[in-house]
Amino acid sequence: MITSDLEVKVKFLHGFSHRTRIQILEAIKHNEKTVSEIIQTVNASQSNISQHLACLKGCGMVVGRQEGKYIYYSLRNQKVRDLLTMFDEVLEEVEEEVACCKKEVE
Amino acid sequence: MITSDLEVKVKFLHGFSHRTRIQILEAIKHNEKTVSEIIQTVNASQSNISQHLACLKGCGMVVGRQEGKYIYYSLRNQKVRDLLTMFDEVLEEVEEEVACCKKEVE
DNA sequence: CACACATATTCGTTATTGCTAATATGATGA
DNA sequence: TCATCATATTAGCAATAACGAATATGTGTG
Repeated sequence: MITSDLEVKVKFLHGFSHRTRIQILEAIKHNEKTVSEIIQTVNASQSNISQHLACLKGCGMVVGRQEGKYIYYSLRNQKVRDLLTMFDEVLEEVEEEVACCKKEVE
Repeated sequence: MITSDLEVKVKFLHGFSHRTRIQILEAIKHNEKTVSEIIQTVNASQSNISQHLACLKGCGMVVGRQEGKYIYYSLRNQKVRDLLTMFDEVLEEVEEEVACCKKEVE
């Protein structure tokens, strides 16, 4: 039961491993956005956002649909949305200790 | 409500961004283990595992408790465990598309 | 205290990832 | 078809992260 291959998991989770990608996911958490809108929201270069979107798409986290000259991106499904919500919940409880890697001193 | 700071989230999620760290989390998902046991399970060098454990600790994902000359590591709390379970659930649904970043060709 | 064992830390090197700039593709509409 | 706008891709350089080897710290025991 539920024993997904490690490699797949690694690839999937890679989607969460960059500030900009997390911002993109947050940006489209509740409603789809065009690339242009994402660029504005996240405030990064077109090329940069496009590359991160490619990554997120490859990770299976987001999907894009074309409509006219725009491409709308959104989370792949409700589970991914739940996952994002869960992060927030866990963080509520952990926030303090999160100093991450190197130097958790003060 | 539930609006954890982006920086904190980035740091926390960084914990999931490496194969070895994911393996460690899986290894201690259901019961605590000593560093030595983790080293054997994951099959990496002592130094390497120790560094990743420091990272995971800094990310707020795991905690360690000393008992005699051993240190037992375990997931910080039930929420983190739920998160890991959720990953598996999401992966069940996404598995196929997950080719991640660069080249989702075959 | 000296020794053995468990774990942590540091340092220098290598590998991976991200970024920018330039260019390419693809769709729309005059 | 040509011009324009939206997005994707490539290439080369810059920034980060990971690793192994060596060393340090800490704990129990004779």
